[in-house]
Amino acid sequence: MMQILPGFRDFYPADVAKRNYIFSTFRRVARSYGFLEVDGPFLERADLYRKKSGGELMGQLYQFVDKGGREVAMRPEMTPTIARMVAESGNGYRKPLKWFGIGSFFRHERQQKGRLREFVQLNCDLIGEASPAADAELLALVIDSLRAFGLTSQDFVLRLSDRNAWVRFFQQKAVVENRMEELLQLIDKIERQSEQETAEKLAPFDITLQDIRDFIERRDPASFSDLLAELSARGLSEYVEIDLKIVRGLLYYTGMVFEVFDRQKRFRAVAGGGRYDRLIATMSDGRVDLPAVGFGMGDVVLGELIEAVPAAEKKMRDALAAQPACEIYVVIADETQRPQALKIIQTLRQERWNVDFSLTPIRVGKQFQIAEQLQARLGVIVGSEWPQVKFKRLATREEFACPHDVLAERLKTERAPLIFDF
RNA sequence: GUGGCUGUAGCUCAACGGCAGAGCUCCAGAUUGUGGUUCUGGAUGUUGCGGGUUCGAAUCCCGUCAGCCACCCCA
Repeated sequence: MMQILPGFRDFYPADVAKRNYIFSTFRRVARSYGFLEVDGPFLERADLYRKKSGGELMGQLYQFVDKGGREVAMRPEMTPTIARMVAESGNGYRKPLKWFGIGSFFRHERQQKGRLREFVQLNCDLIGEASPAADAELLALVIDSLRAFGLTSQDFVLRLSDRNAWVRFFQQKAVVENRMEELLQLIDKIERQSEQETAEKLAPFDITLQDIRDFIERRDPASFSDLLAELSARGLSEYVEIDLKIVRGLLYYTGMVFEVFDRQKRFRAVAGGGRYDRLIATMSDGRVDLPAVGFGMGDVVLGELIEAVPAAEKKMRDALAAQPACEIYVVIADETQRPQALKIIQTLRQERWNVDFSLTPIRVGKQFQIAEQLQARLGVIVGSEWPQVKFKRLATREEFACPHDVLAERLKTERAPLIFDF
């Protein structure tokens, strides 16, 4: 049997329903923050990622030479595309830009739970505003996106950090500019590497492990006061913790950085992002110079987290149940009336009901059984009493009759309230 | 890319050297216009794939592919 490529997924109906739930929730929240949806190509010139994304990501690039001899790559993340788009046409838009996108990304790495080779990401970028107010707006969007799934501060935490705090710290320690990135990567690994190894690597800089630990412990309040005040005013303080151990691997980050984790640390990072004030200038060779801050949130870990939190799982189930594949099942009780039934089905579909029926003659009891299985809310019975038809609330078994030509009008009052806005 | 664990029906699993099974799901029926329960019957497998050991392999061994876990890194 031909099998799917490792790290790629098929989406059966239930999987697509869940994915759509996640997408539509993303869209709803991003729009509520005034963000506009954008998208870019799946394939980019490989140079786009060589230029700034940095080391580890390069090894994970799906890249090949196209028929025109160009080195191309499947996009591993959204930010370089956004930066390229802004570098190209950003001058024509009022600042700040608030853009978001939802799309697939590709990384060729060994797959595990929460990490696949194709994944879907919500990406939000706020471009053209350097103040902490912009950082706060973006972090609030991250937090509210997760809250929209029914997740609370019991379930997740945003670990906030700032590369500039480290840069200032290392400058005090007389570290030269071109060794800075090396030290930042060392901080990034501090939890995973042995103390001895870290200490040895710090020694040449005349910095001790204790110096680093003290600085992490101090949490450098000055770096975060404006941002935290903004979040506090929004009532979101409980979702944020300062954690200077977060540095992130990508080379283009310049200031504030963060990652979101589940509180119990059962999963990988749910979301991550930060400030990239120089990337757009680099992309445009200095023509467009805009500060920017953005984040990505993947569907894989988020999905796992939702299913691990009962309240969030229930919220998703309820939302999906509010969107039945079939709202009205038309029961054809008398086969000679099938043409009339088809006419009614057509009318109801025009009225934007989800309508299903049996394509072949089957007995009435079976038709009701199928209506049940499809979780239809209403049955419409077309039979020998034509031009009268009947409709039935399947949950309560209440049955009503009316002339066929007023059915569509009559059913308007039978619509379920919209619980979830897709 | 390196190491460890695991691959049995669509799904969850049992059988662990001697006839490949159960639950759920799916399909059909229980006398021709009204249901979720119940009952009856049915379908589905080269036991991931290839080789080896053995009278005999789902079971033991080797390889391979895939999944999970760790490293690496992140969504």
